[in-house]
Amino acid sequence: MNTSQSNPSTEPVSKERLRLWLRFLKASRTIEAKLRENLRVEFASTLPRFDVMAALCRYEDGLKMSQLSGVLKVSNGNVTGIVDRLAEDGMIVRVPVPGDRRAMLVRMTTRGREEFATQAAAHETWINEMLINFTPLEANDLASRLEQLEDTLQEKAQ
Amino acid sequence: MNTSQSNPSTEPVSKERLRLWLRFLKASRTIEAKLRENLRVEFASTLPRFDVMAALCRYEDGLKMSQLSGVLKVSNGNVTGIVDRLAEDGMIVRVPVPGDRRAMLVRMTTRGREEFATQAAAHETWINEMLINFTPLEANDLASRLEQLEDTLQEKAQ
DNA sequence: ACAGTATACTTTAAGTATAAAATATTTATG
DNA sequence: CATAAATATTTTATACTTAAAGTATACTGT
Repeated sequence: MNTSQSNPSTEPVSKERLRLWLRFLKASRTIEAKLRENLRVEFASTLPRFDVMAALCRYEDGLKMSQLSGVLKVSNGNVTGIVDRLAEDGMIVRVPVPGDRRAMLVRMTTRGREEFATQAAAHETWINEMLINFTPLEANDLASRLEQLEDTLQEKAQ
Repeated sequence: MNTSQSNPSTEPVSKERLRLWLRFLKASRTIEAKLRENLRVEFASTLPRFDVMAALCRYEDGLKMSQLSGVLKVSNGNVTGIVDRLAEDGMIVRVPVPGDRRAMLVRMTTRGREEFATQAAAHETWINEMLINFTPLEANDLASRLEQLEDTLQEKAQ
């Protein structure tokens, strides 16, 4: 029974968590759609490409393909095509790993780094505008709460 | 300058909103990935199929293709394939609209309704387990905050 | 040394996503 | 009434996504 003060309805508590998830998903999709649109229009690029460049910029020495898919938490085969196209565009390079002919190291080019710096600045501006109604304090609180959620989700996973 | 009490750092406020977005996105993707996995394993289905069935169950009289893509906020052409496959599986039917030979009404079948009821119950359970650390009160508060965010995002888009 | 296994990556098949073009039909306008 | 414009949907091209299969290379125990 739901007789607690915070939930005086006869509805099961799961309904309120479901409502939270539906709002969460909707907000997430709205923001993501806007980011995709902006990347497409402003930079003729995509969110997956942006994510790959962001990851490679964090690891100056480059990442192996399997490390890259691990960092991005996407499937192995998926990364191949995205890296192919980024390499075609001169944003990144594939470098053979000395001593292991199976592996390839993927690294940003100078041109790729410059391009990503531009896109990342624009990206931050877009986010700032979309989340302008969150005060810095509120943003920090919610970010911490979500980090905590992420931790409990990861616990359950393994 | 950032001299306010809630943001004593020298970082621009946009960095805190960016951090919020990154946490938000990560949590959203983690939950979505788990839902997709569960739908795949338990029901040999997918999130887009689930979304279409959920929308059609809310509109008992059915929806036209363009209304369906409007409700789901996905592109027009996208819905065609998903509806094709759901129709093949006997979950939904396409019914011609009398008086407009361009349009088709898409409706759940009885079998589809039964199947969706099963899946929706499981879906609610999965969400409840993943968000178990949110009290009903906290869930409601956050859901309302996200609804407000959604409103401001829609305003800007108009 | 070599058979078996593990690792790194790519390819493939099926589904999902968008934008844009194509098709069919209806409505509006001169 | 004829034609233009609007509407409803599908088709096409391109990209992303996963799981699973395939290929090449490296490692391990005997």
